[in-house]
Amino acid sequence: MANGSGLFFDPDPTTLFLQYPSSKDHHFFNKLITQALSSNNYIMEAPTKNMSSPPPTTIQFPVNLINDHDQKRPVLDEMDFFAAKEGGNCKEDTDDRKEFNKPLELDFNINTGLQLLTANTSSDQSIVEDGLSPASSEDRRTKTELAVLQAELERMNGENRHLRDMLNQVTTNCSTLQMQLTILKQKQQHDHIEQDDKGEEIKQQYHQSSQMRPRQFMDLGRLADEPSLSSSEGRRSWEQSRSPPMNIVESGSSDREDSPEKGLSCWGPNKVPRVVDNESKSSTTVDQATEATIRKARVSVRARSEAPMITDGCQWRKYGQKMAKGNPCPRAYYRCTMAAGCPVRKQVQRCAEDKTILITTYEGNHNHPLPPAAAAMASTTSSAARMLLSGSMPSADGLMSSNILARTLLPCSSSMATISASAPFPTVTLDLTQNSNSLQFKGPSNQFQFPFQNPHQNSPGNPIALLPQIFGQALYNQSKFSGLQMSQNVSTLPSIGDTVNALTADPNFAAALAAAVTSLIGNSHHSNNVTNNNTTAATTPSNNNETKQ
DNA sequence: CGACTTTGACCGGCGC
DNA sequence: GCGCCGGTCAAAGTCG
Repeated sequence: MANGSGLFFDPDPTTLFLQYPSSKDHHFFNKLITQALSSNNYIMEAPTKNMSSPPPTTIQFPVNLINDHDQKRPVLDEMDFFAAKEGGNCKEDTDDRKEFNKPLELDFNINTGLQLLTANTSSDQSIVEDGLSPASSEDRRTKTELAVLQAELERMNGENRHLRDMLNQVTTNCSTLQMQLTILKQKQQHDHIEQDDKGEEIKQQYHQSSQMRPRQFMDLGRLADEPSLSSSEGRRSWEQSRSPPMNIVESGSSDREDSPEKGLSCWGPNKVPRVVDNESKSSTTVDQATEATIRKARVSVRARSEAPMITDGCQWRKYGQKMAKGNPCPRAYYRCTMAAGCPVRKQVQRCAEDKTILITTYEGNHNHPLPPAAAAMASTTSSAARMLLSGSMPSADGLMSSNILARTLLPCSSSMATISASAPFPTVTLDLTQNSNSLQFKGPSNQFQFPFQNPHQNSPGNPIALLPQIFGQALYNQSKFSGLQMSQNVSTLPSIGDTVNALTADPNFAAALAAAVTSLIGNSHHSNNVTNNNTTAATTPSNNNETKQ
C-alpha cells in the first residue's frame, strides 16, 4: 500500500481490506466492492472498522467465501486502484468521477483485481490452483496491466465527452455573439430612428394593425416579425407586407396562396416584400435582411430512427425531393395537409455522417387545431423557434442570451439543444441522439444514462406526448422570463411551473423524458417496420402511417 | 376517383 | 452574366 490505496487480503484470507485515498471515497469503494463480491457469489458481511490502529481511510470486510476452493485461494497481491494516477492527485480522480458520473460504469472485472474464485468458473479455478506458478503470475500481471489500460481508456472517453461538450458550448456562444452583434446594430438604428416623429407614427400604425390581427394560433412569422419591428423600418416593411391585416382563417385556396404574401408570413427571404425607403435605404436593407433571417427561424430535431419520418401527429404531404449538397441522402420536403393553407413545412433528411440519424426541420406554425400529440410537438417546435427569436431580439430587459434557450430546452442538458445562427437561418436543434443506446442528461453535478427501452406501445398513456410538452413548458417558462407572451396553445399546457423544476431536480422526471424520447423514436420505428418497407430513402414515407392518419 | 408520391423543370438568391 | 444550389411547382404515375 505504498500509495495508501488499494484492495488486499491480509493476512486472514477471509478478510478483505480496502484502503482508499481519502475519506471521501469511502462510500464509493464500499459500494464498489460490495457489488463486485456479491456478483461473484461471495457473501460479504457488513464492513467493520479496522481493529488495530486503523488508518482513517481503511475499511475491513469480513468475507464469507462460499466455494470449495477457499483453502487453495492464494493471498492476492495488492492491487493498486490508482496506478494510473500514481503519485497523482487523488482528488482529481474523484472529481473526474463526479464530473462524468460514471462510477457504476466501472468494470468490476477490471477494477477489483481480485481474481477471486467463483463456484462455477473452471477456467479460473485452474488458474488459481497453480496460481503461484510464474506463468500465472505473469498472466495476472498482464491482466492487471490490461485493467489499468481499460480504466485509462474509460477516463479518456470521459474526457472526450467533456471536451465535446465544451466545443458545443463554444460554438453556441459564438453563434450567440454573432446574433447579438447584428441585433446591437439594429438597436442602434432603432434608437436613432425612434427620435423621428415618423417613426413614432409608424409605431402607432403597427400597434393598431397588430391588434387587428388574430392571435388565435402561434404564429412564428408574426413572432419573428414583432421583435424585428423594434426598427421602424422593419415595421414599415412588415406592415406593408401585411396590409390589410390578414385573418389566417381566410387563406385556403391553392398552395400558392398560402405563400407569405397573403397568409402566415414565415417563409423565405425570397418572398419578403422589398420596400425602398427614401430616408435610409441602407438601413432598410439591413433590417430586411435581419427580418428575413429571423422570419426563417427553424427548429430541427435530430433523432435516431430507421423510420422515414418521426411521428409528430400531423398529416404531411410530400411536395418535393432534392439531393442536397454534401449529403448522399435526399432531402424530402413536406407540407402540412391537416388544413388548407397551413403554412407549416418540414424537411426530412438523414444525417450524412450517421445515416441512422434522422434530421427533421420544421418551419412555420399551424393555422388550425391539432390533435394532442401533434399539438405537443408543434408546441415544442414553435416554442423553440420562439425562444430562439426572443433570445435574439432586443427587449426592455436587454438581450437574452441564446444560451439560456439551450439550457432551457433541457435544463439538465447543455448539449441536447443547440442554436445555430451561422446557418442560413437561425435554427434550434433538439438533439435526441446523444448516445446510440442511451440518452444522457448531463448537468453540472449529475449525469444520468438511461438505456433505450423498446417501447412499441401506442397507448393513451404513451409518454410520446410528454416529450414535447416538457420542451414546450420549459420553453414557455423561459419565454415568460424573457418577458414575451406566449400564445394560447402553449399557455394551456398543464403544470408549467413544476415541469422545469422537476426537470432540473428530479432524475425520475428525466427518466420520464428519456422514456418519452424513446417512445417517440420507438413508435416511429415501429410504425415504419409495420407499414413501410420502402427502401428508397429515409425521406420516402410513401406508406407511412403518419400520412394516413 | 381522390389523395398521394415521384421527378424533372422552374425560380430566385448568391457567389464568382 | 453564369452556374450552383435550395426550394417549390406541377404533370404524370401510383395506390386504395
